[in-house]
Amino acid sequence: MTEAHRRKKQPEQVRQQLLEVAARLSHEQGVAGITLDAVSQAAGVSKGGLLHHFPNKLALLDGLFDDLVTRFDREIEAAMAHDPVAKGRFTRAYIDVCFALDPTTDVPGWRMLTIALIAEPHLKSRWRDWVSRRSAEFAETDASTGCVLARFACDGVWLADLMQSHDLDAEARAGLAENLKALSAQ
Amino acid sequence: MTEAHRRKKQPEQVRQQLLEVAARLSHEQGVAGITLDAVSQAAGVSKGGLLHHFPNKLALLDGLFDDLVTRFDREIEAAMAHDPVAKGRFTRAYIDVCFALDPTTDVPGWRMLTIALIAEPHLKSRWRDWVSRRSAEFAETDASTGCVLARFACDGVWLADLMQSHDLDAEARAGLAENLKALSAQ
DNA sequence: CTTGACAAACCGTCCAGACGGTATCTTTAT
DNA sequence: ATAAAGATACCGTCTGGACGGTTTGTCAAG
Repeated sequence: MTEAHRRKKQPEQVRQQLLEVAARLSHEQGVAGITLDAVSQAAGVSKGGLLHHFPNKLALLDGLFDDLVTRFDREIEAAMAHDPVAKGRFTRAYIDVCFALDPTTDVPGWRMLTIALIAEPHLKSRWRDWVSRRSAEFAETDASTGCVLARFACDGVWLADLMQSHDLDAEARAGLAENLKALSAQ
Repeated sequence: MTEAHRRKKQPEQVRQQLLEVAARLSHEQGVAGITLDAVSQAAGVSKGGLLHHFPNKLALLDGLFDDLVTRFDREIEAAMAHDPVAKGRFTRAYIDVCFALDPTTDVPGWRMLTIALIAEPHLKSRWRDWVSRRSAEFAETDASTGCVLARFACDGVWLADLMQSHDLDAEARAGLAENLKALSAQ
């Protein structure tokens, strides 16, 4: 045994570090890069250490999910605070946050999670919960066809970013966002 | 050695069978179900036989991709043939084909491929090619913001189907499709 | 002195691909 | 027409490595 674990104990910090590294790894190495070995090693922790914080891999993904969704929620909240008009407010915030994602830096962090979202029934249902909670919460203001449509289009753009299938320059993106916001008002 | 390989040789048939089985397996067992062992066994072929037709796993995915995209193209072509109006014709066909997918039967076949599309750089670039070829081809008739928007919304709905995140009944889907088609005309 | 926070070695499984073989099909030379 | 000579289409086994998870041990803090 080395002396490595004589270092100061800082569980919360290590936990956070593990999540960050997991996100970064999925960014750099693709989905396959996110293995228990790789994550723990890159985080400067042993595999046992990782498994102490997250009892299995799914728990790690769950943590990642929580992290990103919480951040997403906070950004939406912040965007909504600036919007005086009630009708379509949530949708406009959704648009803003989605389009504010920098395709080269922010999106990769979501890539792995998206795949897990499609593949893992457990995460799938958690996302489903998020969607239904949100759409129930804003049923009064954001249930119009225009709003629903605008949000679907956002998802489409997001998918395009993930797949890098369309190259939209900044102007094109801004134009799209404007049009979507117009849709959210009708 | 058994007598198994004394059967009549029918390379094209076996190849097709392998692709079908691969699609079916990814449907039934999820993404993890699509292993060389599982596919070959379910197709009644040895692993060696599978690897004869597809030298590696990526090649198998490639074949699957070709298959599905070809089918997709054909359906779009067919839908376009019924549409007398040039402006937005491709987009309307795209809408029709996307919304015609039965979420419970057709979509699962795409699930695995979508994941591969996000994860595998090679397939990602192939899809990128498809998109850019198509959008160049129909730049005259389908480059308006409305059309682009409508197609992005289709992608969003498709993603929602994959994740089963929204439950849209038939009417809601039909309504969305109508609205999108209206967008494609402006 | 007990519990939480790690380390390090280890295990069982799964899986992609390699390999060496055999049977059937096709072409070519006679 | 036919037989030799490949070429193609498979079969079945083996292996090396990756990976998720377990176990056992060691400190440090409260």
